[in-house]
Amino acid sequence: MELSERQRKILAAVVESYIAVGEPVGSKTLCDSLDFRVSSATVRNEMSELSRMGLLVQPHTSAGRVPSQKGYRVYIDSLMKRRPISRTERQYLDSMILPAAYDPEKLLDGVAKVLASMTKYAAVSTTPSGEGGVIRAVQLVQTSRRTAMVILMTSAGTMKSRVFHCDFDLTPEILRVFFRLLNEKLAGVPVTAVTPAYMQTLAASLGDMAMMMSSTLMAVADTARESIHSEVCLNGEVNLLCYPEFGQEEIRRIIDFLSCPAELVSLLSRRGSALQVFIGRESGRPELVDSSVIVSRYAVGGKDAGAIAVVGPMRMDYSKIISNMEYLSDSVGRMLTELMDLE
Amino acid sequence: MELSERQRKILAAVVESYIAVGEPVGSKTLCDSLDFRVSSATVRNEMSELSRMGLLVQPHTSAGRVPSQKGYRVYIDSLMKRRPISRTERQYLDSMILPAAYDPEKLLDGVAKVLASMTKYAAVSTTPSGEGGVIRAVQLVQTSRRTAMVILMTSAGTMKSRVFHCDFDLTPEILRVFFRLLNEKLAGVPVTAVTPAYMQTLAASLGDMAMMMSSTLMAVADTARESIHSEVCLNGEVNLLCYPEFGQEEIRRIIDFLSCPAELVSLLSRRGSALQVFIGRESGRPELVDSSVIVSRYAVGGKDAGAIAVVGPMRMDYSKIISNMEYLSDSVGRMLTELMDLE
DNA sequence: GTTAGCACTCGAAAGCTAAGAGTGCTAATC
DNA sequence: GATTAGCACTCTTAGCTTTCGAGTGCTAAC
Repeated sequence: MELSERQRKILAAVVESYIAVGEPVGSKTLCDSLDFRVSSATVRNEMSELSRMGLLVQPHTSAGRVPSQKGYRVYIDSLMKRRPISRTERQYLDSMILPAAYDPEKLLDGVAKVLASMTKYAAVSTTPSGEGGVIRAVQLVQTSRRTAMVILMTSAGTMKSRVFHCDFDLTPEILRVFFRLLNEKLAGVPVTAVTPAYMQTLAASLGDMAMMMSSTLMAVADTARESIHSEVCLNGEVNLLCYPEFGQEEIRRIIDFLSCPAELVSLLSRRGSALQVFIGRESGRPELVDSSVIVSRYAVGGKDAGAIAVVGPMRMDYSKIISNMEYLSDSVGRMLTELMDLE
Repeated sequence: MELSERQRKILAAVVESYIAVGEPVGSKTLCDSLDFRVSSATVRNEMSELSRMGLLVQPHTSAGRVPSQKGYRVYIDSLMKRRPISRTERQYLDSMILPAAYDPEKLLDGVAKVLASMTKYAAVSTTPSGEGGVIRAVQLVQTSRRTAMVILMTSAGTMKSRVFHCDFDLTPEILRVFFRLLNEKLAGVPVTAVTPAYMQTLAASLGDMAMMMSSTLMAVADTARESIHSEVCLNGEVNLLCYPEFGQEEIRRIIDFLSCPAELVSLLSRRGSALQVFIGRESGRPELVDSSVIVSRYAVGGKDAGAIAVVGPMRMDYSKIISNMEYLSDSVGRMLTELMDLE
C-alpha cells in the first residue's frame, strides 16, 4: 500500500477536517482546504482510491467520506504534525495540578480532572502501583485513646494509611515497641509478599506480643494490599454527552466499562511505548469500537508506576492532546518522585 | 383545600402509578388500580377537580394526568405509607459500606456509590465538616529523609493529613520538639481560628524555631483549612441517562450543578429536619426544576456533621428510598463516631 | 351522586415529497 | 495519460399531511 504525496495530503486533510467539524467531508469542501489547486473531480478520484485502500469510508452512498480506523492509524503514525505544547497550555496545567502535589491520590485525581476539562473527553488516571516495590518503612501514630494510624511507604513511591482500633488503651511506649518490631520484620520485604498468610507466620514469631498486635498487623496487611492495587480516578464522563456520534446507550456502555477498575487497568497497562493510542477496535474492547483511547504512562523514581488516559470519539484532536498528555504524565512523575524523596 | 377520602385515594393512586410506570395515567387504567368500584367517568370528575386544585397536571389536553410538584408534596406529607427498610436491604447496605469503615473519606465515597447503585439515581455525600470543632491533636510522622506527614484530628471527628518537605534532614528529636510545640499551642483551638495569619503570630512566638518550622506550620494550616471544608463525593451521575423525562441538555446542566461543590453543599446544608425532600422548584435551583432531591443528614459524636443525598426525577420511589437513606445516614454517623473514638 | 355515551382534541407514528449534497461515470481538454 | 467539466443518479434529511388512538369533558339518563 503505497500512498502518493497527493494522497497523503488528501487523507490528512480529510482527517483534520473531520476532526474539526465532525461531518463527512465531500470533495468540493475538501478542494478549498488543500494547498494545491486541483478540481473536485480529481479529488473525487483520489478519495475513491483511498476508499478502495480502506482508509476512508462512506456512511452512505451519497455522503462525504469519513476516516476509517485504519485511516486514523495512518494519519497518526505518519501524517500528523506533532505540535509541541504551548506556553499557556503548560501554565494552565501547572496551575491546576500544583495545589494537589502533596498527596499522590489527590494529585492523580486532580490530573484526571484537568485532563477532562482540557480535552472535553472522559479522563482516567491511576495512582502509582507499589507492585514492584519493597517496604521502605512503616509508621505508627496514635489518633485517639484506642485508635492509631499505620502508614506504609514503599520504594515504588506509594504511601497508604489506615486507622485501626485496639481493645486496650494505647501509649507511646506500646507504639514504640510495635514500631520497632514492625520495621525490623518488614523493612525491605516486597509489598506483594505481605499477605495475610505472611502476617500469620510473623505473628507466630512474636510470642506473647501476637495477641496485642493482631489488629495492628491486620491494618498493615490491609495497607500493603492497598499499596499494590492502583486506584483509578475517573472524571468527565459527562463530556461524552457532547458528541452526537455516541448514542445514549453507547455512552452508558462506555461509562460502565470505565467504572470497572479491573478491566480498565488492564487496558491501561498494555506494554508498549510510554504513549499509546488505541483507535476503535484496537483496544479489543467491544464497548470502545467507536472510541479512541490515548494512554500515557508515568514513572516514579525511574520506574513505571501508573497511567493517565483519555477516552473520546475517534475524531480527537490527537496532536494537541498527545503533547499535553506527555507533559502531564511527565510532570506527575516528577512531582511524585520529589514528594516521595526518591530522586 | 380539603380532600375527600376518595380524592386522597385517587391522588395517591395517580402518584404511585406514575412513579412506577412513568407515563401519564388516564381515568380508565386508574379505575383498575383502585380498591373501590367506580366508573371511569367518576374518576374523571375527581381528577379534573384535583387538577383544578393544582395537584395534577395534564401534559396536553388529550393525555392522562401527572402529579404536579404540589401533588407530590401532598403525597409525601400525608398520603405515602412509610415502608420500613427490609432485612435484605439492610444487609446489602451493610455489606457495601463496612469494608470502607476505616477512613471517613473512603466511607462516604462508598456510601455515595452504594446509594447510586441502589437507587439508580445520582448520589452525593459530604465528608464530615470540622467547622464547629476544636483541634484534638496534631501528629507528626517522618515519611522519608526530608519529608514528614502531619495529621490533624478535630473534636468534630475529622482527620486530615498532608505530607510536606523540609530543606534539612529530619530526625526523631526534631520531630519530637515540633510535636510538643504544636500540641502545646494548638490543642483546643477552634479549627476555624487556624488561619495563615494565626500561624504567622504563632511563628513569631517561636523565636529561632520559626524558620525551621515554617513548612510544618504551613502544612498544619493546610490541614486545618481542609478540615473545615467538607469533601463532596458524587456518584452515579450516569444513571440519570435512564430517565427519558430528562433531555440530554438537562442532564448536562444537572451534572454541572452537582459537580460544583460550593453550590451543592449549600443546598445540602439547609436547616430543617434530618431528612428533607426538595421537589422540583422547592430546591430553588433552576437546574433542578424537574428533579427531586432527598437529603439526609448524619451526626458524628452527637453533632450534625454531613449529609447524603440523591438526585433524580420527581417520580422517585420516595417510600423505599427514604427508609434506606435514613438507615444509611444513621449507620454512617455511628461508624464515624466509633472510628473517631467519640462515643 | 353516578354512569353510559359521544363528540372533540391533540400528540405520536407513518407515509410522502421536495431539496440538496455528494457521488461515479463519460467525454472533452491540456 | 492525467485532469476536468458536466450530468445522471443515489440517498438522507426536513417538512408536511394523514391517520390512529388514547383520553378528555360534557350531556343526559339512571
